[in-house]
Amino acid sequence: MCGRYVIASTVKVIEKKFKVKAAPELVFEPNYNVTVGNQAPIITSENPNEIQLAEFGFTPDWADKKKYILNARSEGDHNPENRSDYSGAKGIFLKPYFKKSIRFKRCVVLADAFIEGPTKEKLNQPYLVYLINKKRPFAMAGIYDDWIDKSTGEITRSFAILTSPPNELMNKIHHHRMPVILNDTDVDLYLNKTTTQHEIGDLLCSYDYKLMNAYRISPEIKRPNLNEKELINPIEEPVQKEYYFEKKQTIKLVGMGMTSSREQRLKEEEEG
DNA sequence: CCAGACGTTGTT
DNA sequence: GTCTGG
DNA sequence: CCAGACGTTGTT
DNA sequence: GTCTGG
Repeated sequence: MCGRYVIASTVKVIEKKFKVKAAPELVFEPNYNVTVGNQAPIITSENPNEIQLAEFGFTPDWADKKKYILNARSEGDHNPENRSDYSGAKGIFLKPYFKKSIRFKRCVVLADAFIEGPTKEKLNQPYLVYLINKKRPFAMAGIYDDWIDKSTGEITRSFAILTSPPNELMNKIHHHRMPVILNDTDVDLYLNKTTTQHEIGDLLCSYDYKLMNAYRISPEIKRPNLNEKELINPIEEPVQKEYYFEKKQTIKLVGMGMTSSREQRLKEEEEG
């Protein structure tokens, strides 16, 4: 599951990257350990030009109490084996829990990285998973809804992150789901109310592993009350060789190495 | 009909 | 709110 | 968030 | 009382 992630980019950086404006009086601190119940920035299909805060952990509007659902399978009940080559219909449109939101209340969840552990060890052996070439923040496909607490009248806007089958990188860290990551043009399509169900379905697939990498971090991340920068310091080398994409789409293989030296090497590549 | 479930990841 | 199972 | 577990030795 | 999982 994708129940932890990082969003530490400033409001300014998000505004520039996604060509949006923060909602009035929006304030949030860098969070290197976003967990269920936290407020985090999203952009909604209702208001695709605005950064808003919402609570991580989805509750549909009809629920009698909060549900805190973190993820929604894009294939729904299809592909129960989590096969990476699944290419059929996206069953999320059929699920009572999600059908209204996937049609009318889509959002993108802004992240700099996400955190995932092996199926067995889970967060006892966590990895930070990120996009290479400093591509951050990026957008994860999500759904949201507004839930009213009948006893207090309080309204909570909450969201869940859509998941897809694993790519080669996820297999390497022994996890069999991953969040749906959208590139910039797909974000616009995903948040556009006029995009058809079929077109939305086509966007919900696993991101190219060659554009990603991951490294081990400390299991300190398990503590939901900690969220400082040091939590995502690498404790091992990245798990795969990096394919560094230049602007002209030529691929260069960049060798393994600890983060500092790897970034140094990337810098050298960029400089010629 | 109508009470009860509706979800995830990973299995009790 | 909408679907399922008994 | 909040319900449920929180342990051992020895394994299903 | 505190941690974990969903």
